[in-house]
Amino acid sequence: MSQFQKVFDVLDLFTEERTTLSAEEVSDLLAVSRPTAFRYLRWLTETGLVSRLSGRYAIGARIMELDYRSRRSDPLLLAARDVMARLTEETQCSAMLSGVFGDKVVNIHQDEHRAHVSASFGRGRALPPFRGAASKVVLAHLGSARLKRLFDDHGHEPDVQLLGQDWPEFSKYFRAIRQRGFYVSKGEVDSDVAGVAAPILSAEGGVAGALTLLLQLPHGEFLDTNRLGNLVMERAREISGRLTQSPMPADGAASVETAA
Amino acid sequence: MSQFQKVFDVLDLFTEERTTLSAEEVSDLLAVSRPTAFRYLRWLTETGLVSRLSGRYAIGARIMELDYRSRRSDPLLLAARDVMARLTEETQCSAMLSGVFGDKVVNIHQDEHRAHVSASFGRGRALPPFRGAASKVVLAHLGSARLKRLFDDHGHEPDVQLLGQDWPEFSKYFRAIRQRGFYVSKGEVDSDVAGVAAPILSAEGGVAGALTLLLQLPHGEFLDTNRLGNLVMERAREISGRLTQSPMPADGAASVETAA
DNA sequence: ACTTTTAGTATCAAATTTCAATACTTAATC
DNA sequence: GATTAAGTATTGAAATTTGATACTAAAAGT
Repeated sequence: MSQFQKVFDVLDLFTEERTTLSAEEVSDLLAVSRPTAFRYLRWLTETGLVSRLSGRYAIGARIMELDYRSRRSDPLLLAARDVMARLTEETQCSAMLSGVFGDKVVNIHQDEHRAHVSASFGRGRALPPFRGAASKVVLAHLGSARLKRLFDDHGHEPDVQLLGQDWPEFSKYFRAIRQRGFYVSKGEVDSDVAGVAAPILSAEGGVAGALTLLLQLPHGEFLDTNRLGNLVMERAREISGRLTQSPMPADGAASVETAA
Repeated sequence: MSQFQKVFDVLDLFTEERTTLSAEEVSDLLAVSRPTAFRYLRWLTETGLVSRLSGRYAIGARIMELDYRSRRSDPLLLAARDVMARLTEETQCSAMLSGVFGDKVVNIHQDEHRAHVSASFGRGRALPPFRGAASKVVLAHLGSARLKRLFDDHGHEPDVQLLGQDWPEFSKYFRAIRQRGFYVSKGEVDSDVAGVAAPILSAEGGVAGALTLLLQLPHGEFLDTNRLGNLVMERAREISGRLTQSPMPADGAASVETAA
């Protein structure tokens, strides 16, 4: 494992329950010597990734800055933003944009109509891989080789068992979604939220992400999901189009790949 | 310089003008050999900090995830959020929360009233150090030792010359702001935006950040900035109070420190 | 005033990584 | 089938990191 990875691992020690750390905790949790823990924290502090609050360390401002930059340059986000604003206007609902990074589906942007639908979404949130409209629509368009590999790796998990006991059943489940072109979930991620999602495709034909309309339940129960589904599909296609004829040179968005 | 720093430097090569990079470009820009460029990119890809798009590399999803976590755990943000929502409600204006990290003032959160005031703000944006209400209010409360050091380092810059030709004048400028307790800027950062800012103080007496009310010009011209100033000061004090009696154990927010 | 803790740094030789040069795979493009 | 582009494997030499120990400086008890 590279030095870099080791140092970076410190950042994963910060959780919602433990928002600050002492050098001793780092030393214990990573099983390194005390001087090394201080060294790692010093390096991280020098790059701004963590900040020091008199003996305790917290996530620093550098992350925010990098996120700011990525927000202003992400091709998918740039292609989608206007379309999403229009969609929330048309439907009076919130919309969510997700991206595919390796096998992960991550929330990229949320356009909220008035009040928040739910706090549990939001940019940067990794969605549960086998639950919710966005994830399912992405999986349905992954291509069977990658889908098979996912099934082999996660087939035993309860979430996956719900969709299909074996590979043929599992595969059939997603083929149906792909053929319909959109998917409607109810309470799969948050119990009081329904989602209507359609895939965003890249130039090469792979899935770049998903566009999801979020409906507050029980109000959402009474909406015509078929019409909404077609609308979301239409808007997602529009985004795909913009993404393909990317205005920036050498920035064509191909299928995105990240290490497992 | 540590290995870690060197690898992390790759991320700074991504700019708004150059949102993707090839391994060759990295190799050239950092003056390292080709294999090293690939190694660095591989390490960054493994941690998810960059993602690969068929031969070109872009900022990855990991940043978003880390930002998500920091958003849910930042003591300053947690203390301020509700107060800010109330403030935008009261004033029908947008509010901005900034944090101090070392000598940098960075935007942490923005609570928008209806339409956006301006796209140029936003979480993660580093504010110009000597311009705008937030920065000035922070500088005014830094303590004269740190302020002196800043003047020594940046005294020759045009932005600084505007505030005072020499140290006594410069110092006096900020003393006046500190005594008034808030500051009103007009078009200092964005030509069509005015700001009314007050400091947020930490338990130890240092500045933790600033609360700023953003007014769209020319409409903002006609508002009573004195009344607004007192209101913002009041709300900022409220946030300072919450921050001090931090609900989490071992998470007292002291003056934040980062390397230069 | 005097210990004791806590946070952090300095030194150093041993162990581990990284480095660049070169050669080698692929896979796509011509 | 040749050529280019993206990326990996192999090397020993060079640089960095590591942990043990010792040290400083400041705060907190007593």
